[in-house]
Amino acid sequence: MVATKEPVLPFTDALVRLAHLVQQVFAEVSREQDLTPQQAQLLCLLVDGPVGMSELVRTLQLEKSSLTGLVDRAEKRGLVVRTRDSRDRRACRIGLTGEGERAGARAHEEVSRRLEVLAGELPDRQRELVAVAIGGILSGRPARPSRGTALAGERDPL
Amino acid sequence: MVATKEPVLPFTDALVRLAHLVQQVFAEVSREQDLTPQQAQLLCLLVDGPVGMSELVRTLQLEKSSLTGLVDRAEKRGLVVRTRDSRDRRACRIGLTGEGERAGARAHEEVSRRLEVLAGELPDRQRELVAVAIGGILSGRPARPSRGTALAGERDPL
DNA sequence: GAAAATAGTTCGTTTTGCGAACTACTGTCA
DNA sequence: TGACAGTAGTTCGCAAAACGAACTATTTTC
Repeated sequence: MVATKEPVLPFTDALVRLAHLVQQVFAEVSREQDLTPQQAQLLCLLVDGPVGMSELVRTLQLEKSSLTGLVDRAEKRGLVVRTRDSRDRRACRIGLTGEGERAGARAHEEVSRRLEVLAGELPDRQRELVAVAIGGILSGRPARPSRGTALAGERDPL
Repeated sequence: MVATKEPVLPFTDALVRLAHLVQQVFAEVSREQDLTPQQAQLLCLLVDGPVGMSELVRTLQLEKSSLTGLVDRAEKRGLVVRTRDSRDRRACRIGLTGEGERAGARAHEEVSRRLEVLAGELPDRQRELVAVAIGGILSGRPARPSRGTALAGERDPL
């Protein structure tokens, strides 16, 4: 057993590189489907139903003026609709049109497909572990898979 | 929105979300340090010495005209210098100025720091797992973690 | 009911990114 | 050698993206 303390690619650098790669895949797919990456991202965020501008601002981390522009252009292209919120007449909800829905789904699918290809032969077990680890990072708290679930029985694969 | 039983995010979605998160960290840090994310990225790519435009185009996946613009602005800000290549008088190499080097290092450090924080208490073993898996994805070949950090030669030979 | 807060928009600016057309070199082969 | 094809970058015009400050319209709060 060699010491596994091999600093292959530092963890954080790996994350950065991965982000870069994913972004490129996203850009490539969007381009092919005649969407901008930002539009594709927006569409993907709306699949579960209409969302208010403020919430979008939070999840996209954009200035509200930037979002206005993004939504404007998406609306002009018929991908998205603004509906006035009935309870709060200042607010509005952004929802997908039929076309927007299709375009979003298509983009999401293709991105997933390509990432699958890139992940290649990464074994299922490792995929799951990675997904869980990422889940932990995303949720802002440590992944606790060891509390029984997925990671149990993981026999030192490294 | 209680953190109950999280239905593990599909692998590819996890990647996308992670990428998004990293990108936001990158944007945040760049902003604070008075750089654009693209400039920061550029600086980070130059830490190991000057690089030609063509190679940058390849790694950044930008059109050459876009890169020209990016380098122009970075040069105008004194972060970067163009030096004419002596062997090929068409080509030039982009190198960091002192300021560029400092700015790049600072940005890289801070991004890493924050990602570390986000990764929080993710156990070392999982970090390594993620790093190895990512390494595999990046290198376009299957990760062979059982081969013990065979990932060493992940650097693109080109 | 006036003042403060919130939800979005508008406006002007910079940055980013594209593609087509261009300049200037380098390499090829006849 | 010398035409000419290819390569390395730049220029130009354009659209999208992102910002911040100032604005409108509507709650909320006191």
